Amino acid sequence: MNVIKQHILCSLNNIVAKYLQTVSVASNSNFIVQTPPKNIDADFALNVAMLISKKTKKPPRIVAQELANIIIKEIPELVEKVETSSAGFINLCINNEVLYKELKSILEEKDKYGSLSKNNKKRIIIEFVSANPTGPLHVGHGRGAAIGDSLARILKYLGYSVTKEYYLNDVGNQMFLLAKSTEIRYRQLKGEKIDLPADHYQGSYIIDIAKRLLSEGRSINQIDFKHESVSEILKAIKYDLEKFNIEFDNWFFESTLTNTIDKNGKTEIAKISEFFLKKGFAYIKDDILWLASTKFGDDKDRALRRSDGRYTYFASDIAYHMNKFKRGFTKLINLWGADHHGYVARIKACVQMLGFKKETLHIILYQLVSLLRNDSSVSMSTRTGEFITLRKVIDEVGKDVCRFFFLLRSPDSQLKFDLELAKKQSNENPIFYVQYVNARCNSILKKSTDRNDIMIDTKNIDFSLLNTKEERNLIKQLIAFCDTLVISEKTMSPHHLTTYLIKLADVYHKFYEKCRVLANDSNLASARLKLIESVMIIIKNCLGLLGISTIDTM
RNA sequence: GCCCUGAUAGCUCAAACGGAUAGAGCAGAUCCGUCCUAAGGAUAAGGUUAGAGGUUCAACUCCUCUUCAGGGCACCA
Repeated sequence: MNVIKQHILCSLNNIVAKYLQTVSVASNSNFIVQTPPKNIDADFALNVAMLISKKTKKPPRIVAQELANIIIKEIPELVEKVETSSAGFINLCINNEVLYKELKSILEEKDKYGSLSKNNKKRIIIEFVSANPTGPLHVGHGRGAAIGDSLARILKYLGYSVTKEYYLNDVGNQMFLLAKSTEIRYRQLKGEKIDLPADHYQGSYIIDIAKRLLSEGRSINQIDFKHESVSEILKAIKYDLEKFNIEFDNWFFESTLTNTIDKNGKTEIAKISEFFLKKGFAYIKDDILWLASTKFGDDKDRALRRSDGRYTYFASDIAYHMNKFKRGFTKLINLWGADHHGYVARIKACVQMLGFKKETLHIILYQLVSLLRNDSSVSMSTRTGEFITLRKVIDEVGKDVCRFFFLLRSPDSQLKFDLELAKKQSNENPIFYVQYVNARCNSILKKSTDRNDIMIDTKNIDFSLLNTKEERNLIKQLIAFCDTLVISEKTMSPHHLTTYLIKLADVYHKFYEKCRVLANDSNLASARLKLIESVMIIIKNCLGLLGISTIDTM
């Protein structure tokens, strides 16, 4: 949260507590500091009077007025003017000096502004993408990738220790199918007359792998089709993610759970199953080991071990989550596509069975992406292998535009991604509206070097010259960056930052129109250049958290 | 049938914790060019927040029901 708001909240808490004592009422209320609507000429608004009026047995208007009188007396260094509305809102005008002081902080702290020092209390692991290594990443994965990566950046910026992890399902039936698919393609290339069954992987990338294997001239029984296919596909996935500016701290292979055994010859999965059985969270029926997940809110009980003795994927997923806890993480964040929502209840049930609070696991579901080209939808069918890969989209519209589009909307809403719109380098494309700010700033900065009367040292700058409405709004918007970070964390969504940037651009362009930066007056020009500098700092920080680079010229 | 998400301006979408007259962008209208990038700005116009109830001083926000849309309901992963 920005320091000014924090300061107000803190002072107000004291003032309200004292006030309630004078009217002999104990306890406190959770009031908020918010931005008043446009038509009201104030910087911050308080709803506290409405909340405590019942306790004080006075109408909100009166309470507001009484509090307002105290505020102006108690914190004049912060608040310049207080007004109350008939409904009971208290509207505060902030002393300009406070704003200038904050502006100086931006200039001093630069890429640290708004960040918090490292706090090791919460160790977060954020798991995202985790697409099966059976084919290339598609646009849907791209959305999860962008959201997960940005969120990780934001949380890191806010001082948390964050680990980004990709969970790889490299065992099971799908791996068998993948290996088989490559093998069949290989045999086909060799001239054998066999068909690829419909439930096998149909994508052309399989043929490419088979072609490579063939060109290497090894005989068929020398080839480990599974290993060859997975490693090749994995290489492609890593390449795509790198292109998308995403780097994982850790790649976790499911096989480490199924293959690692202790001295008694037991896997982690088996041990957890036994633990559940002992605890009464699991039971055997018809030779199947069932998890009684209904005990913790799931719709039905789930199979952990099949009648043939093999464990299910779900069982290893439980072991995987346990493994995260064992590694010392205290907060687990998972990003899942909305098609996995049915999974939420059962995995949360497991977390509780393992002895952790269900809140320690936070699952973010993001809705699906539909790709458009000129308003008509681009078909995406995974079965036939004809889907739009993430790489194609990145190549077509660029990494930055792609990330911005994915981060423009809340994960809850379905995303319509229009390829043609994203490609347009015009005002129709919101990212350029934002990038244009930086370009304009940059251009002014360059031009300013022609002048020798500009003061560089912040100490010599007279910030009080920044006193127009436009300049004040711009400074306020810059400071609001801190609030946006807090909201993004609270709601676990980076899209607030894109919205913030668009608003910042709006305020900036208005300022640009009204205030000539390189004014004749040296003092004014120097002060405004400092303002420009801080705009560039904030934009860079903000875009950085979204994983997007700034553009200096358009 | 059950479960999860949505439904906000013509279109794409915002609006953390319930707060004042629900905001942007695009499209459409009218205007702004000696001067830091017009990929900009200004002025209007555009809304019964899907519908109906309820809780509250206050509801896009919380609760109930209905309608519509997307998705999910395996001894798959």
